[in-house]
Amino acid sequence: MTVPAGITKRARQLREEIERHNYRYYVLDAPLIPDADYDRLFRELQELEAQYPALVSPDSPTRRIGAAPLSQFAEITHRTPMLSLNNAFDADEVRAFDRRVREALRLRQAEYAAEPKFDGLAVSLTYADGMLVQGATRGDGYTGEEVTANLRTVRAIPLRIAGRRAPALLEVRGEVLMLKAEFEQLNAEQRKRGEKEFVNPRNAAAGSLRQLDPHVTASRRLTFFAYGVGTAAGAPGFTKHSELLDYLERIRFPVSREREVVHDVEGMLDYYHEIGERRARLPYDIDGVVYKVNDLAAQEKLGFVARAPRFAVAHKYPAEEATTTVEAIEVQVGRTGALTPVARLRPVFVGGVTVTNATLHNIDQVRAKDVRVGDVVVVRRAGDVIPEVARVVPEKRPRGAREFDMPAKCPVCGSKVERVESEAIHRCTGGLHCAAQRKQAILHFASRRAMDIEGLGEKLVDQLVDRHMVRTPADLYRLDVAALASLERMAEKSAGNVVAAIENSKRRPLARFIHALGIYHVGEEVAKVLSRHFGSIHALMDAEWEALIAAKEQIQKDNARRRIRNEEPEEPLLPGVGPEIMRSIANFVTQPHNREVIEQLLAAGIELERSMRANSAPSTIRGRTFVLTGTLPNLTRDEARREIEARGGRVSGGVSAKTDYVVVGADPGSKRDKAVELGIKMLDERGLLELMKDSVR
DNA sequence: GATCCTCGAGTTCT
DNA sequence: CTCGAGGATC
Repeated sequence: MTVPAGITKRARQLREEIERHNYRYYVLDAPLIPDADYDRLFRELQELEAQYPALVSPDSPTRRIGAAPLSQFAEITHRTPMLSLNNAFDADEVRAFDRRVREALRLRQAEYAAEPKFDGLAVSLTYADGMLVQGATRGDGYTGEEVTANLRTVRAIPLRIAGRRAPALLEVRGEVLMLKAEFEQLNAEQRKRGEKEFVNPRNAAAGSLRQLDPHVTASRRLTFFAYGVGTAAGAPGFTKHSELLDYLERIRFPVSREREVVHDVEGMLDYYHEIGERRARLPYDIDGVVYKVNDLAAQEKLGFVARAPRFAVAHKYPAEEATTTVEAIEVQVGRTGALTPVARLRPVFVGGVTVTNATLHNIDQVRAKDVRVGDVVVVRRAGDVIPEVARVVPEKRPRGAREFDMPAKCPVCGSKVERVESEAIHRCTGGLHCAAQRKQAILHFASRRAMDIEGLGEKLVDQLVDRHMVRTPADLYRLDVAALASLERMAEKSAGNVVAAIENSKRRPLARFIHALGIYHVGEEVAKVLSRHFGSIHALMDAEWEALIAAKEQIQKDNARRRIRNEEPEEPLLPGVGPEIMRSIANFVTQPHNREVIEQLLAAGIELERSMRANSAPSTIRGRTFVLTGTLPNLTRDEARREIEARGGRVSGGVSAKTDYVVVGADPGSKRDKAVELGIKMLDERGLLELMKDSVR
């Protein structure tokens, strides 16, 4: 059916008008027309589109809702990682940050863009030729969940970028949150319906965004504030962060009106106090303020350390505190037998959640804070997450309250408890005879970052171990549906899911398997190093550890000598793995019991893949060998090495025919000449960063 | 031997 | 998130 020209025109008018009102209402908070009039416009457009389906376009406001529910979210890799910020908790730390920035930039004064730190969920919105094509959660910073349909329902988020010349690609970064007033209203409704209330706006926003059915998200009235840009192409260039924010505002993204540009530390601290005073009256929750070096070229120069930019810091407001009483101090047993004292508290609402437990870490901490059963204590959430006992209120101590002591015997298995002289931690000596340690070992084996067996949780493992159905990880692979279905809270269906998940876990990268074994001191990183070096589980099991320790020591000595002579050091053997860790591995692999479990696992059909990352995108770095020479402008040699290795590349000491790239910095050594001689590709730092951009970590 | 950094282990609540 | 320990470096 052809659409009459007049109708097409009217539909376009309606869309523009509706989006204009959305903008007035959701972004500027200054509506022009009553809600009833808005509804009338919206209904008219809906009717036109129903009558002439050819009119429907993805940027129509009626399309904000309407996508069908999903069964699960897809995983998205961010083009530019969404990193976290370092925190400052007091003025001194802010001063230290400013000093580091000025020293690195050689400036007497640095300018900062200051803005509130929203307490919501970080998301990334991708616009292609001006159209919103994808929205994703931050996730772990490198990969997040695709929640496009849900983000489309957020009225403050433009479906299309305003203005004539939209960039070819623009990733807008910002925070999705729920206004305090909306939160109160939502909870009132939940209460009326007899449904569970949300504890705070952040959780309500998170819960709403992770709805598989976008209709639910649409009913929750979320809002959004933009604070930055990830990858961009064809966007105007800016020299300052504040200009970038002004641009985002101009193309109709909501940007915090509280933002300011300050010119020194005193300006930062004034801003912090000013926002702090107004915090309670702001329509949304914040947990601090953020300062970013305003000059974008300076930002680039400062670069990154590990997972956080060096050019920005979050200045946090003190955590909310509350008082409660310690009802008991109990002792938990971890995977390695570590005994951890935990304070059981009279439930208290603090920092947006009800807290009933708080770890006391170890006996030294208990003594330092002098926490006793019956004490009145001040509790807060460290970094607004993990509950901790801040201090005791000594005046309120009941008479006769006794000092806490670690038990002499393990509360789970009754074995002797030991504390290695000079170490802070008490340990149960029961090893795998201790049910607690066995349970934790199995949970660790199945955990997401190890063998990733979904559905094998604490409750299930408790039952499996208590009923002697599972003693070692190898026993998991002998479970069948009938056996599992005999357990509590386990019907045929979920039993089937667990069996399938166990079956699914049979193919895993070698590094994950090594990590899953739970060798003391061997976590994810060390497991990767071992996997890369040995390449097979049997090579690891049969290694000559004392010889390796000696060889490593020799290389280190040689390298120390080479450094003094300004020569290139040799590639270190098993970097990050020293004698302690090697002895721990040797100890593990020589125990007949452990060898037997590994053989049983292999016999059960576990296949170990050598690659670090299964199904990862092809990479320009993976499998290539790099040599670094000279000083790079931003990355230290170590950082460059780590970044390359994180992407599956290798960094070696000397140039040879096997070298793929030589990364050349300032004042390069003889290695550049060698590279020229052998005709090996050379890169500067920028070139290396380009390669990394196209390469999955 | 001191010092900085990274990794591992343990922890909370939804 | 925090603490403690091991590793790397000077």
